[in-house]
Amino acid sequence: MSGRPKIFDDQEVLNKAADVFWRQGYEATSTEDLLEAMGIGKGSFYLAFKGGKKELYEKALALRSDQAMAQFRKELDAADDPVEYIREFFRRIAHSTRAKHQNGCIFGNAVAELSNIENPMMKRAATHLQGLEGLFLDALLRGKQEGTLHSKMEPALLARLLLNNWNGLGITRRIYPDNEALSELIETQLKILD
Amino acid sequence: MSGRPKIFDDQEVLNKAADVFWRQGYEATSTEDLLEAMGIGKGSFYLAFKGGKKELYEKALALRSDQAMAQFRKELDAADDPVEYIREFFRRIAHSTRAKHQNGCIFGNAVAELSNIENPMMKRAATHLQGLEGLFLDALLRGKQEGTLHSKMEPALLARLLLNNWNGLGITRRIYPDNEALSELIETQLKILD
DNA sequence: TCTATTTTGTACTAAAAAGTACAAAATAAT
DNA sequence: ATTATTTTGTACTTTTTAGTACAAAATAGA
Repeated sequence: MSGRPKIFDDQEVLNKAADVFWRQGYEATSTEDLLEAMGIGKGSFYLAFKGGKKELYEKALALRSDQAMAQFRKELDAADDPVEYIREFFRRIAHSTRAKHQNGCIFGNAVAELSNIENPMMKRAATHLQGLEGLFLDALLRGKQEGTLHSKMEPALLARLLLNNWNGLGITRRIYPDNEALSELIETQLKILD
Repeated sequence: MSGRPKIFDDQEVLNKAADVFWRQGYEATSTEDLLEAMGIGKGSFYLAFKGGKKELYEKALALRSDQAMAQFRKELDAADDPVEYIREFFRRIAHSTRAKHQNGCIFGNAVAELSNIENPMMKRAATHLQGLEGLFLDALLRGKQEGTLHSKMEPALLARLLLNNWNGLGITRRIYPDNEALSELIETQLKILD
């Protein structure tokens, strides 16, 4: 318990790596790119992440997933109307920068880019999206209970629909990185919640 | 006008290359992979495609786009009810093999994987999806004219929604490669056409 | 059959990327 | 101060991949 002190924080560099992966995807990103973005050298990198790029990607995805899930859960719990919170969640997309639109959804990108479902990296991304669907469902059930969700549709099916809309937006916003157009699209989609 | 005869047909090898790209994505595919799938050597390859992998990908996407657009257009023109044709188009997804589900949509994959919109490869994929949206719109307008589309919604907006559903399905079917589940999802989405 | 032309296959070169080895640096504890 | 421990930076090795060079092969036409 001593030794030369680390010049970086794991969580911090994981976040920086996640940004690069988000922008460029997994395969298009070289370890060189990552080292530069993280601001550390090979020695430190391979000592901290023996699995190299793969391990980094997996951990970066895991971190982002945890962060996103925790935030959603927290905001949902704090919301007066869970259904309205879902609406806000989607509306946020139409308040993004062009750069964010170009990046799409980091998990959707992972699912699209990685080829086989057995791949742990892909699995993590898929699991996150299923988790998001689960949060949608929680919100809908609470809405039903509290009377703010009036739709006759099966909540589980509704949640699946929302997930698909989300997945679609990750692609569509890249093709049409325009907040006006996206807003119109999103508002229309949200009518299934009425 | 003579010389040693080519042992391959451009269109054919482009189709074979497209399959590989579809399965593995652009970056994850090496020229080696492509040569093997196409069944030709480096000499022939670089003579026919001086731009290497990039040129191949662009041409493979272009070919698949032309094929898909032509088929859609042809079947749409032959359809009695254009709106019902759109339904069939989506329903086909739920009659796929697991392998196809895993591949998703080759154009959606391209949009998700490639990072910048200025990239000619990405542009081609984006243009295709916009073209698909255009075909949806044509079908909807004809349906409106002929009285089979009863929705009050703006056809252009409806077309955009359909595109987003399509884009979403390209991701969702990879996460849930299950025809039953997909069918339920798709049937529900199609209610916007009623 | 000879020539011009084009394609093919392979051997080679070049470049890029990943990963390892290891000495030096920086600390805590003795 | 000395030692044990851990991290750092760099130089080096290995592997992978892309791309080129070029002689041999296969044709059409003269």
